[in-house]
Formats: sequence, structure tokens, C-alpha cells
Amino acid sequence: MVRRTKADALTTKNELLDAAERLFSERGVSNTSMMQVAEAAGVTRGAIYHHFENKLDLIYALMERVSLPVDEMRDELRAQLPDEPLRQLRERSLHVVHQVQHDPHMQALVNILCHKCEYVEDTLPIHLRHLSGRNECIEEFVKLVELAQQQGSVRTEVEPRTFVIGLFALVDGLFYNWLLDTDYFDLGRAAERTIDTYIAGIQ
Amino acid sequence: MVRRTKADALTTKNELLDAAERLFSERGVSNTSMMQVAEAAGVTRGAIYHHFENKLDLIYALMERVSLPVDEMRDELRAQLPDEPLRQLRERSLHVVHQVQHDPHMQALVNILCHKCEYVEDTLPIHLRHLSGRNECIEEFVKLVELAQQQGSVRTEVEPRTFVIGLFALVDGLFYNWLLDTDYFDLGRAAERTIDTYIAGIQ
DNA sequence: GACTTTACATACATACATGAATGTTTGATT
DNA sequence: AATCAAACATTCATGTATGTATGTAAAGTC
Repeated sequence: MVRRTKADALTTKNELLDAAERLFSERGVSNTSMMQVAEAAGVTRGAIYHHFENKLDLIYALMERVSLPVDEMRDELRAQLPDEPLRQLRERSLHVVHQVQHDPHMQALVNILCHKCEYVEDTLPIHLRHLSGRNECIEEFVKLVELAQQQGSVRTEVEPRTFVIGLFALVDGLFYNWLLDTDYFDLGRAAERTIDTYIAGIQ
Repeated sequence: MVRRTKADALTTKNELLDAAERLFSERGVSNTSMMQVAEAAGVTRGAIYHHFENKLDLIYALMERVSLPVDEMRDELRAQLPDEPLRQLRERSLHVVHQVQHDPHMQALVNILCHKCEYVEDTLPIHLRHLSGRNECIEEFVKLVELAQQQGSVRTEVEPRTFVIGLFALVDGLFYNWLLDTDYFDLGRAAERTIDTYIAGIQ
């Protein structure tokens, strides 16, 4: 194919990202070759290596694509409920759940990171990013729980950090199990009930 | 190498399993070749293909190896606490956690299934087994919660199935996150606190 | 002691996947 | 109008994985 305009190139890049997202999510990262991605996007491998350095860079770009809207929504909710820490915890958790359930890009990415990508040395940069994002959010949630403790709505013997780790585990575990078989239970409903149950346990 | 006795052959087979378990857990399944497994066990690829059909069969054998002791302990606890359903739930959950934390084989296997193995069509038999084991256990736990409800120790508006799905998600999520970085928190301690918190939420 | 089978080792055929190198066509620039 | 560089396509060299077929020497079996 011939040279296209800048806008066309961006389209090609996005089609490559879409194809990669779909194939990775359907057939696994290491089980999908660059050629299959190229074919699915209607181009050759040359196009991929023009836009991305290698497979890792491609995954990285997939993460970039969804992290932006997620960050926006986080900031919004953070500003919206500054003086109701437990409710902010609940709403922010449920909002991520809602996104995973209803936004195809988000769902595919979580699926890839969770079930379609081996956590090995090659993918270290990917997972370091995953971890640092998690830890950062955990620290923030810990402060919310501490605030709730000061307000008297959480028992003092509760360790905020341990509680938050459990909340993250609960949400991640719901994703993990739901993505294994999305028909087995309703994610949104289960998340609402179980998160409320968990939070009720410290009040 | 020359022909060995039957006992030697069994030793070879176990060394192959150990090598596979270690390499898969360290470097990922699809990133580890049969030759690397053979080398680590001090034999050639021929030895592997003599004992196992292919890589999948090898993983399957790894699962067999740990599932036996796990099943035994499950039966034991089930018989031990028949009339304290919530405590049985708690003890059985914590016991699996304890095993993952302290039994190297169990830990390696959960790590492999959780982070070192892509959930794709090729590995379907593996994951079907994973799922059926999970679902079976969930059904059993649901009955325990229903029993607890009849005993009056659980609020009637709680849906047993949803509650159990949350409990599983919590435990799986703890495994998932702990295995990402075993230094970030103490698994046993976190499991005890968070499971108790979650159970407290329905009482 | 002859025969069969086991437990591997060796060798080979096939199939991909990767990355780089190079070629080609046309937008964009001046 | 000429030139440059972007946006790909094409080709090739190389490495690596898999499965199978075949070889072989000792263990079992009688």
C-alpha cells in the first residue's frame, strides 16, 4: 500500500491497536504473532514495526490508551466526595467495576493483563507499571480509611492498610473470576453486594 | 544414557516435574521450552516425550501432584466442623491460604496458574479443571451459608451465592496480589483479618 | 540365556516468529 | 518543481520450538 496522509497513519495505528487488543484478549499475547496482528488490521508486519518497536511496546500503548479516561474519572470522584471517605472508597471501587463490565477497551485490557499475559521477565515493565499504579492507589485509600477512623465511622482496631489490601483483593478477585466465565455471575451486582458487606465489617 | 530401573524412571519423572514446576513458575509456561525443562532435569527432550505427551500433559501432571493432599485436608476439615458452618468456611479458606503461603509445590502451582500461564484455547482443559473445582467448592460453601442462615447467625437478606463468590474473590485476589510481590504484605495475616472482616459483614 | 520391553538419546523434518535491511510510493515542505 | 521523509511493503537471514522416527543398551520376563 502507498503512503497515506497523517490522519490515515493515525487510523492505521489505531486499527493496529484494536487488532492487537482483540487478538491478545482472544488468543493470548505470546500465542499471537505480530503477523497475525498485522493481518487482522489489514496491513503487513512492516506497518507494525514502523509504529511500534516490538510486541511489548504494543502492549504498553494499549495500556496508555485506557489509562487516560480512567485517571480522569478518578480525579472527578476524588473531588466529588472529599468528606465521605467510606463512600468515596465504595463509589470509586464500583466505578472501576462498572468500567470493566461495560467498556470494551477496559475489559479487554484487564482481561489481557489478568489472563492472557504471562508475568515474566520480558513483561516486567508492564507489570511494574501495574504494581506501581496499584500501590499508589492503595496508599490513597489508606488515607481515606484513616480519615474515616478519625470521624469515628470505623473501629479503631482495624488496620487501614490491611483493610484496603483486602478491598483490592476483593475487586481484583471479582475481575479474575468473572473474566474466567462472564456468565457465571453478574459482576456489577456481585461487586455492589460484596463490597458493601466487606465495608460493613469494619463499621 | 543407559536404561535405568523402574525406580530410576520414577525418579526421572519426578525430577522432570520439579524442573517444569520451577521453570514454569520462574519464567512462564510459554516462555519455557521442553528442552529447557529437560536440561534442568539433566536429561534430553526424549525423556520428556517418553513420560508426557506434550507441555499440556506436563502441566496437568503438576496439577495432579498437588490436588491430592489438598483434597485430603478438605475432607478432614469438612468432617471436623459439621455444625459450625461459618467457622468451617473460615478455617477452610485460611487453610488453603496457609498452604499457598508455606507449601512450595502449592505456591508454585498457584503462581503458574495465576501469573505464568495464558488462559487460551490450548490450555482449555487445564482451566476447565480449575473452573469446575472452583464451582464445586462454591456450591458446597453456599450450602454452609444457608445452614448458617437457618441457624440464625447470618442475616436473611444476604444472598448466599453472592456472598460465597465474594469470599472466593477475596481469597483469589489475595493470592493474585501477594504473588505479584510477596514482600508487599503478609499473606496469612492479611487473609485472617480480611476474611474475618468480610464474614463479620453478614452477621 | 533368549527374547521382549522399557527408558531414554539422537537425529531429522517442519513450521514459525522475529528483526533488520531494503525497496517503493506518495504526502509534505520549501 | 524538486526534494525529503513518512508510511508502509517486501525480502531475507537467523533462531528456535515442536513432534516424530529411529537407535540402543540395559532391565524384566520366562
